[in-house]
Amino acid sequence: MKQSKLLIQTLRETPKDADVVSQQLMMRAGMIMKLAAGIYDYLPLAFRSIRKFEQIVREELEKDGCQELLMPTVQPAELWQESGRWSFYGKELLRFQDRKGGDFCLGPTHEEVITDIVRRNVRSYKQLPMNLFQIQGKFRDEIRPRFGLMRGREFTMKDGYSFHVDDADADREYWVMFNAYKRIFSRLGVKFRPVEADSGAIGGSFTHEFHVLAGSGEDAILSCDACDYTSNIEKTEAPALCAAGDEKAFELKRDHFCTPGVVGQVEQAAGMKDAEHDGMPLAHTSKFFLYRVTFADESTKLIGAVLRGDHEVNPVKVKNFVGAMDMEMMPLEEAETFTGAKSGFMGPVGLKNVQILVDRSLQGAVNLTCGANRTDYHHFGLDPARDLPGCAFADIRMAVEGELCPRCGKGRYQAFRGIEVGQVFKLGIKYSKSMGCTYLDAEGKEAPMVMGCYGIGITRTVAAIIEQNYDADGIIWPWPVAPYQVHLLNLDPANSEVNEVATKLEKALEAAGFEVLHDEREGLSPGAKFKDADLLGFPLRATVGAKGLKEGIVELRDRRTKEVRKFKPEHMVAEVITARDRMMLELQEAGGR
RNA sequence: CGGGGCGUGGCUCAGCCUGGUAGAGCGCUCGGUUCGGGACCGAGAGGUCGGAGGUUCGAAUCCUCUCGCCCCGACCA
Repeated sequence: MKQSKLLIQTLRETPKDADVVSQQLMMRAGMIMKLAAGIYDYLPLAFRSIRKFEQIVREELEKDGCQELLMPTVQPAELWQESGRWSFYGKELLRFQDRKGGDFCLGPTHEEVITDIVRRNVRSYKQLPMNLFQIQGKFRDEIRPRFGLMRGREFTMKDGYSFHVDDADADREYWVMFNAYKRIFSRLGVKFRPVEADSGAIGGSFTHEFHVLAGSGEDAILSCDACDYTSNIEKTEAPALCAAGDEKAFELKRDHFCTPGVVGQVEQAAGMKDAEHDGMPLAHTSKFFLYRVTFADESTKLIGAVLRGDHEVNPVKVKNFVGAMDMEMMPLEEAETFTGAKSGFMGPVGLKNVQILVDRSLQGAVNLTCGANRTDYHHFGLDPARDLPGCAFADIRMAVEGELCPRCGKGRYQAFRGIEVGQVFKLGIKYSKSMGCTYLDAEGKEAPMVMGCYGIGITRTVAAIIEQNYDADGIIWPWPVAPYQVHLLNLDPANSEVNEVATKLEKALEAAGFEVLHDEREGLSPGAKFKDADLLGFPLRATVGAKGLKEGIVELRDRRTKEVRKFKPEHMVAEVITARDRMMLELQEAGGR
């Protein structure tokens, strides 16, 4: 491909509204352009990488018998009403009407459509299991799109759905997909981790997310340094700690401490003074949060969460513990009216119609402080088991880096940041039951199919690859997804000898099966071409110039190591093959870790 | 949704406070000189100053409304 004909405009300066590396580099390299908030044009270079990644996904899924199909982007409301998600799904679902007034939406995911397809086409257990996938544009009207392709509103996703006769078979397929995903991300040459994650409100199911590790990742991950336990911090088990040692419990002293006008847990603790105390240690204080949860049957309930003063609440754990579908903090004004105290002085003692959850690190703790539900005052001497009748103890706090892993009891948690690029999820019969997707078993009995679903963010993964592979000069593409593999720089296109050698090399490399971008643009200084080549970041740069040819040599440079080899033009193909083989070997050895 | 910021040529920005013929650099076109890490000279093309309304003899500039984009927040109960 001749670069003079390629649709590309590289930018020397970083566009103003690009705030992460992948977005900055992709915009500067002329790969993407923003069309609207969270909506991008994919120009030829970006599209080549996207297609290469899609192809890797296809190949690995087809090895496991998955079938590719394509579903519509526009979906009728009827299907979503059947599954119950038309009313449940929030504003992320972009809804609109056609000219006849019929309700439609842009698909953010395709459980409803695939379930409809299968229920209309599959009747017998003999046709199961079946695993179907598509690679397609999705639309989610995100509250706040940001980070370029990493959190766009429109994006390309591989979404797969499997259908089974029973739980055991769905579980089997779950691990088949788990391993397929490991193969897929390994082939990219990126560092990634499968991570245990929160499965949301669909009880009893389990799920793994696949994260590409990168400092700019939106998700926090904790990984044990001794065992395999790796999880999203939303879900990471926190070790149970004893708060207060074995001191003797005294009675609850109401309104004992007075800290008028002081807000903030740390400041309040420091201000708790009496004859024996000049400030309380944080671990002897407690904090309190009020939530309103909503259950599947739309009933609601108030939850009060009690934690040690130096711990953070994990709302996902609270929500899951009570089995709620949805949860929100009680608005401040409402909470102040409800407890009768200003923010900072609310507490669990004496509240009616609230289910109290106490973090298990406070199990056995005594003599704590807590908000008195009277502005400016705190009780002293709280013993949760004694003073909060009917309370439940549970793990509802955030685990922290450096804590002992409760799974193996040996290792400590290490923190990573990750970009979620894939998820495998066991759905169960949520959709098949509500939408009547059933089969007849060997006895002629009808039963709902058990489903799994499996997603990979295609465009997000391409961005994540860049987040992990760049330097001060530009992108460093791993071989398997590079838009082109060799950037052939013709430094003197006006010189007929140079031009002849360069054109010959382009043809020879292409004949050997390589993808070559030939920079034969006239009137550009060599420096400008080198800068562009570094920015675009193809794995190999071949250079042909008058200066080199005088000595009978051309050059090949490794983008990542910057190592340069010089040799006669006729050796170019062999050198590229050698370099390619070396890179692919290194990639395999990296093994994805 | 709340708070803050920004909309001026393809990109980065100046001009606005204090109203008076719309600017710079990069990029683009043409000519010439250069030619191994973003060269130089000369000549050009390209802008409803986000949009609407208002104030004024006169608005990129002041006022009102509106649209778009970006950032922070929506965990110390």
